[in-house]
Amino acid sequence: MSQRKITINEVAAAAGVSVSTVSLVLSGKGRISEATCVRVNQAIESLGYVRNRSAAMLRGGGSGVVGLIVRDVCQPFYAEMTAGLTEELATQGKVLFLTQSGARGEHLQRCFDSLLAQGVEGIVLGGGADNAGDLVMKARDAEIPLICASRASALEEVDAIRPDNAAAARLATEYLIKRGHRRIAWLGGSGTSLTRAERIGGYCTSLLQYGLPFRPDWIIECGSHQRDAAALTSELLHQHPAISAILCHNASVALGCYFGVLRSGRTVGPKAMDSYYNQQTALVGFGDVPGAELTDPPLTFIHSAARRVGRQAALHLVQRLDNPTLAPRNLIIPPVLIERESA
Amino acid sequence: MSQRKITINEVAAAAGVSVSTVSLVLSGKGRISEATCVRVNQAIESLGYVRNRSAAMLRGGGSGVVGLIVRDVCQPFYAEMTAGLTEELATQGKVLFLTQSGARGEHLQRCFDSLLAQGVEGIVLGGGADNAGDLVMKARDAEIPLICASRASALEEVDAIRPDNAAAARLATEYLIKRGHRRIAWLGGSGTSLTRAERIGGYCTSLLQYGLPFRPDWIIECGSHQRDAAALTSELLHQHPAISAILCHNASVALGCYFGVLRSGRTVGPKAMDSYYNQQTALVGFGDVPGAELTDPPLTFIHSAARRVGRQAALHLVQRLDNPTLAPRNLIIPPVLIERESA
DNA sequence: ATGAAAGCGCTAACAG
DNA sequence: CTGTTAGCGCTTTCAT
Repeated sequence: MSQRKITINEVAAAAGVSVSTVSLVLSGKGRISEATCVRVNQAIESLGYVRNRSAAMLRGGGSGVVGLIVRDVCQPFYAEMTAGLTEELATQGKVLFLTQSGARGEHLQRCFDSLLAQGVEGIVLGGGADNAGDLVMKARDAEIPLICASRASALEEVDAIRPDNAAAARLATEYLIKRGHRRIAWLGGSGTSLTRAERIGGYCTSLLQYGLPFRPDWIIECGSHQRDAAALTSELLHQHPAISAILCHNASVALGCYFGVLRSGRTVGPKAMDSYYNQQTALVGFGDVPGAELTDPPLTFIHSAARRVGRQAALHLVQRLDNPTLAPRNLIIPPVLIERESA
Repeated sequence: MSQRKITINEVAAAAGVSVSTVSLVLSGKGRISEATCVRVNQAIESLGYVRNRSAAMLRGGGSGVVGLIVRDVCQPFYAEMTAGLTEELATQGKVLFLTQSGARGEHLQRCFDSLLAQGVEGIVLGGGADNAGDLVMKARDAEIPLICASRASALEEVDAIRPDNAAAARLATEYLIKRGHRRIAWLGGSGTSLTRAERIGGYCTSLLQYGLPFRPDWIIECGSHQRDAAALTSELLHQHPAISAILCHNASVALGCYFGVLRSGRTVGPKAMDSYYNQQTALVGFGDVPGAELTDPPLTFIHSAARRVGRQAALHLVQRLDNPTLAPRNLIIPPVLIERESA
């Protein structure tokens, strides 16, 4: 059916113009007359020509390609972020290289180098940016923008887009306080998690702001195992029966916590203002994917807007591409409260 | 620090050889003497040279790039599949373009074309392959392999890797039958889902194979809303109290079902052989992500090995690249039973 | 407003 | 075993 490979030359011939004219039409740069423009486009259409980006970029045009490095696309936050990035990039006429640096970021350098070799116009670093200082230099050398789009703060002197973890926790905490809670505990996350640290900072801020005491023993470290979360919840409620609300660091913890509450002979839900003895325990969780509706009653939770982080990263990168001399900026994406029935 | 852009020429000069020698060393093709090889590599190292794939592919070398089209990377199966694909591709020295065709596959053509323009060596189609017949032709024209890696059967005459949905359902059903269940219901999925159809086929097969009746009214359609799943479960158990086990089409349904069982005054767990009256209801779910441990007791479930699907797709594609004339093959990835405590 | 021509960095013959 | 050379398809001055 179609020829082996249609080149710009054949298009030019078919349209009765020269290659440069076709090129100009393609990139919309030169001032080409309406008529020629139409003729060329017709030729392109009828021949089924597809422009060879490699050749284009070799000669100097942009490659239209952006690289992404994440540890593993399956991590909910990064999956969501990747989706947003890909979507937005597509509307900008660009495509995305996906690379995975591995669970502990062990392939970070390899990923970076292969992206460089592919001639990407820019690189988005999603998480695993710990020992990535040299990437910043490499990127500068290669003169391509590097931007971070991760869950928590990262590199210095680099554009960064990330969710506002502190604000997320403040949002959750204030929400609870305003609904009458004065004893709010924190469950979940590991002590080494930066995201968690930022969130707990926000939680602490709101507590103090409203004159509530900050009780370190109400902050429970816990892996993402339902069983553990449930057990720790029971224990917590047993030791501190006055606790009326719990913030849960992620969805699985929230679920475990939910069971822990039930197992303690309480129910999950908003504070019952009239009851003297507090049977009802409120739960608010943090989450990366929208629409998770894990329990019954469904959980009120704070959504980190990961997809928006991705979108913004794309937008930001495009800006950077246009104007490489801009000062590094930090863009913080506000959290979204999904109000349901658990608090 | 480093030069603007190191080319093969500079490497050649530094190593005191010609460009072609360098090129040969790079691709490991020609028979270059050990000594020169080392010299060249040293030069590459010290100059920080990175090979320009665009130029390479323009001239004829492979681009080392593979394209992927999924509807949305966030769908658990496809996220997992993408991760596997990316991993395996990386070990093969290739990289991946990620494109999203949108919730209803509306950008399918656009994705395909942009991948083509980027000069990919092959394309993996993950889901949304419904009205994709013309892609097969386009791919043939462009002489690049197209392979499907999706949740259920898809295109004809195309290499395909997918999970064995029927086997998954048989595995689950037999597992239950062997543990004494004779009345097994099915909950979840939409009537238009091919994956579901394949699974229900397997469920049916096992039922008949063991001489158990196939009861259409024990097969309940249900969206992925916990609430609905819970309500439908209660109703089902109310109308057919003899049902002792339920297969759940996905994780959210399983969770809803779990609550439905509890709400019906039963508990979740394996069949209690000695009790006359069947209080305990067994649950087995189907899932794409490993390690989901949603309830307490944790759910026994059938894992679709999505990551393996991705890995195999990569391997398969590489094979295809080496030998384009192979007959189309269907590769079916067996499910994995994750035994926990709900059945 | 359009065309001619000079490469971008690399690979693949073909010579030596 | 290694060097020379001719492009791959495209963009981009510089003329016209």
